[in-house]
Amino acid sequence: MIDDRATGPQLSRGEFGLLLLGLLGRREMYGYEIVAELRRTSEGAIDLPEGTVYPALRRLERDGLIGGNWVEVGSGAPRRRYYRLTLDGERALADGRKDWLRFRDAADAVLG
Amino acid sequence: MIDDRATGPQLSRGEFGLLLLGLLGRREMYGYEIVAELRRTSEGAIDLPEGTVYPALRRLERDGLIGGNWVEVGSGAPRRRYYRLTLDGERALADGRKDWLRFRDAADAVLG
DNA sequence: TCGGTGTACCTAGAGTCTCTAGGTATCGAG
DNA sequence: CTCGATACCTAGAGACTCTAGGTACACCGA
Repeated sequence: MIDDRATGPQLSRGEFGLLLLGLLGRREMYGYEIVAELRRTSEGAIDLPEGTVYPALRRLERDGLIGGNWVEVGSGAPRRRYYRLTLDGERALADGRKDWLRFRDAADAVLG
Repeated sequence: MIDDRATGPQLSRGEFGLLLLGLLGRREMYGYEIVAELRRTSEGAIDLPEGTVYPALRRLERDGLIGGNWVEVGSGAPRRRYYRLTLDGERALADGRKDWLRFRDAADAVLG
């Protein structure tokens, strides 16, 4: 009766948000670090600009999936806003992971 | 110097368009058929509504990646618009496939 | 004959997201 | 003193997805 699509519409709408959840599921991180980390570990395959990442983090926080707190690093360095998953965020990550696997396999079947 | 991202911005922006190219790379198809085919073969993992597919096909045609032609089926059945890849479309599919693989692996590394 | 279902196309508009292109501020190196 | 790095931010344009309809015809069952 009701549709079973957990990601709301489809994947790919909040796909980048899911990626951020995935990173934060590993450890606390701050925005600038996330940008650099994605660029580095994906060798450019995922190159989200700051203008994408910061708003996405704010949306995730607004939606209660992550929580952030300011950390002073001292000695004139800019303060950082570290984010971590909330309980809702962990659930969303688990669901999103399942959706990603399903979507990935279906897309692979088409693009294989 | 220049960025090497073939899919314009990132993947996922035109990700569904790429999926359509992938399908049409196999054989000629018409919109209604594509909707049903995706739903069926992906077992619901990709469930693009008509309101997504038809405009996407028109964009791809507008951009010269696919070409469509009307086919009368006869006996009162609605006519169908069959689409096939253009040469530009085949190139875009080949590029998009590479991007997809890179993106997929990077996302798997994060979500794995 | 009337309503429902299936085929097959279409669109307007709302909502959401991504990206560009800036901006702020501080520090250290050259 | 200018440049690059660190870190954050935003406005606005543009693009896309989805909802929720609509058109038109044929067929089938009650």
